[in-house]
Amino acid sequence: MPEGHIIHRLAREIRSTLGGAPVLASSPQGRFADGAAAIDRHRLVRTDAWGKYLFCDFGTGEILHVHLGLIGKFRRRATPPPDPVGVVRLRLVGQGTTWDLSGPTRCELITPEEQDRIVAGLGADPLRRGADVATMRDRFARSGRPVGAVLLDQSIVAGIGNVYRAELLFLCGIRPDRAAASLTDDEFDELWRRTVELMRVGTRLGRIVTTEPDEIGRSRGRMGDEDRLYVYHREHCRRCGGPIATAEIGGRQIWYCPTCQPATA
DNA sequence: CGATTATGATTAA
DNA sequence: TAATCCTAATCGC
Repeated sequence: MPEGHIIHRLAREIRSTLGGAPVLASSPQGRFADGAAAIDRHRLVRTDAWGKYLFCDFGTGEILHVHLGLIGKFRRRATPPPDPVGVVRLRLVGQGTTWDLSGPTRCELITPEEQDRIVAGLGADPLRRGADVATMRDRFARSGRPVGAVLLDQSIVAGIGNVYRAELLFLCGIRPDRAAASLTDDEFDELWRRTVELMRVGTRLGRIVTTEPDEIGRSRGRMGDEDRLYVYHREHCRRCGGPIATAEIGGRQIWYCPTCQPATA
């Protein structure tokens, strides 16, 4: 289940594993049969990730646009691939690697102009160089909404999802219901800095890890699933052990620590 | 075996 | 806000 780090990771992995030779494309499920046929036997020219949106250019004039949504997955297989497991919307068979796409909220061929329109509607992407942080700061300052809602608004900052927003606000000691406009410059700067830092870590690891190994008392070994996060979907705070509170903000459930995230700035 | 849930977003109301 | 879409794992009966 994907936030921006997974999409950026996929863009790189798909490019490095499929780039070069012609790709065999099919739609085992059948729902993307025409699109797959249009891609079939073409070479992958480039991939690009903007927030949670993935674009793959097969040099056909149209761009493959994939949005995984809440439940979509790209599963990596060896080539030749085994029979599809479950419902596979799109299968891309490369020389040594096959990618199976299931459950996307979007899988379509679009024009370059349509891609431009999607990208133009997205806010600063912490995983892209040259992200427009000044505009993002300005949108925060002008917003009348809680910071927890603004962090999920992809037109303001692109790529953060429900886990990162909860963990980032925890790390910054900010309650999710604070008005975005009430953040000081220093608070905003720290929020952005941590966002870039953590999402880069997530891209490298392929999963979201926000805790410091030192803090949880293990300096070696693979981190257990329960140790990766401070507050998200937890009952007790990973840092202080106190009870975690929940609220609905920005249309989604959020978890926060009333102790580590004080009510006032 | 049905209900529930999940790191998301769009459309309708 | 609520309904809707997409899939698979997990949970309760």
